[in-house]
Amino acid sequence: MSTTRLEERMADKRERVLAAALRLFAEKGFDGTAVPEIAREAGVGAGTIYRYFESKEVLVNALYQREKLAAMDEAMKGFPTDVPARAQFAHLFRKAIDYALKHKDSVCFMEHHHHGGYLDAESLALEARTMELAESFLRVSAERQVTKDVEPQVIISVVWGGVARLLRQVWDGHLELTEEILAQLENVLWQAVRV
Amino acid sequence: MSTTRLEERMADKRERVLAAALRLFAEKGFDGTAVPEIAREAGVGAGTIYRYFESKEVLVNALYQREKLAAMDEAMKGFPTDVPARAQFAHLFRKAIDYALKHKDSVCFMEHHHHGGYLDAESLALEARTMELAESFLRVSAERQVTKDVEPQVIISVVWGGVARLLRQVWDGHLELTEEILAQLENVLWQAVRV
DNA sequence: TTATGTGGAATGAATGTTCGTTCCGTTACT
DNA sequence: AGTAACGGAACGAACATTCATTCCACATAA
Repeated sequence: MSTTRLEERMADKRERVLAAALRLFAEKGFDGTAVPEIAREAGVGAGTIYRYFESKEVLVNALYQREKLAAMDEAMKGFPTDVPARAQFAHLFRKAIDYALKHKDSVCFMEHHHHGGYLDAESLALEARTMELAESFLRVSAERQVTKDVEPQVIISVVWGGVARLLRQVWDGHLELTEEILAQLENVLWQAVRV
Repeated sequence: MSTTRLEERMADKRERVLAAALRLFAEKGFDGTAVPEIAREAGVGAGTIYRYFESKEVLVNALYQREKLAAMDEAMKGFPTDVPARAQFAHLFRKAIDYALKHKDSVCFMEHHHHGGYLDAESLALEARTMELAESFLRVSAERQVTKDVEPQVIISVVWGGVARLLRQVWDGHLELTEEILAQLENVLWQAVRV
């Protein structure tokens, strides 16, 4: 075996710090969360965090990139190419909802922190790369006349903006998420997207 | 006259504090903004703020309610009742965009602070009242078969979520706002809303 | 097997800084 | 002159970060 017991223990500790930071940043934001609070939530000493991340800002960027990449991975996985466009849309929509419900803290964190002034160049570049990917996909769809021939950013804003806002209503306790509401949202968004 | 020169000066000072807080909260969030920083931006002493607001939390709630009420006022003003539904939608859409562009800080602030744990009961009640108003309007529209017969919250999430997200792309410098893009967004959203 | 030495991980009290808030001498108005 | 607003120094609390120390897994020796 290539990983010693010590290396495992350290990897686990690093993971606990990231998990604790994700939970707290999602709930209270970056500036609203104290480093010693993250340490307490992770069950480690305050100083230990600095063995793994040289500053709070490095920590939040590591977390942002990790969560963003995980979400992108999940979005790509198992995309059906040989079904009608409507079914592809349904697949992506349901996948996104499933992921958001299963990774609420991750989605809250990434939504909250979209505006933060503490993201470094690498995090911002990753963000840009995600957008470019979605844009080029939509450009192809528009050429095939399955989605409206408008700027991809318009479609992306409406679809993910609508999903994110509805989820926020749910998570704030202002709306109960039923299958009927999901079906309504999926249909409304498809009407927005289709030619 | 009922207002003395002193009262005018004080009202102006209060206003300067609110304006400075709005600019800074919009840019850096509540926890990311220090009270002495607000004082400097407003051109007043740090202590002076506490003559007008008993705490930072009281200040942010006063600001939130002021901006929310101003936006609601603007939304209601001059709504055309005797034109087709499509024209009513266009009116609301253009009004919202105009308002957002003219009051960027206000919109950023309210978007940022939707999740904050520092809003008091009154602020949250105002938020709820806004939603109820929009919901009842959409219920009537659905009955008249001009908008889709789905939960109003679904429509609201898609429309305002889409607008807010596109504006963020613009304000983050990732998109230039042209009349063409606005027309595309208006059309896409109308397709989502209409029966 | 047991005892012991050792390097690096882990710690949490200590540090300097910055925060929200208060206090008080000064200024400005009546 | 008297009253109230004002600015900004001052305060304790809380912050991000550091560092002297402790702890522990493992290697070596008996």
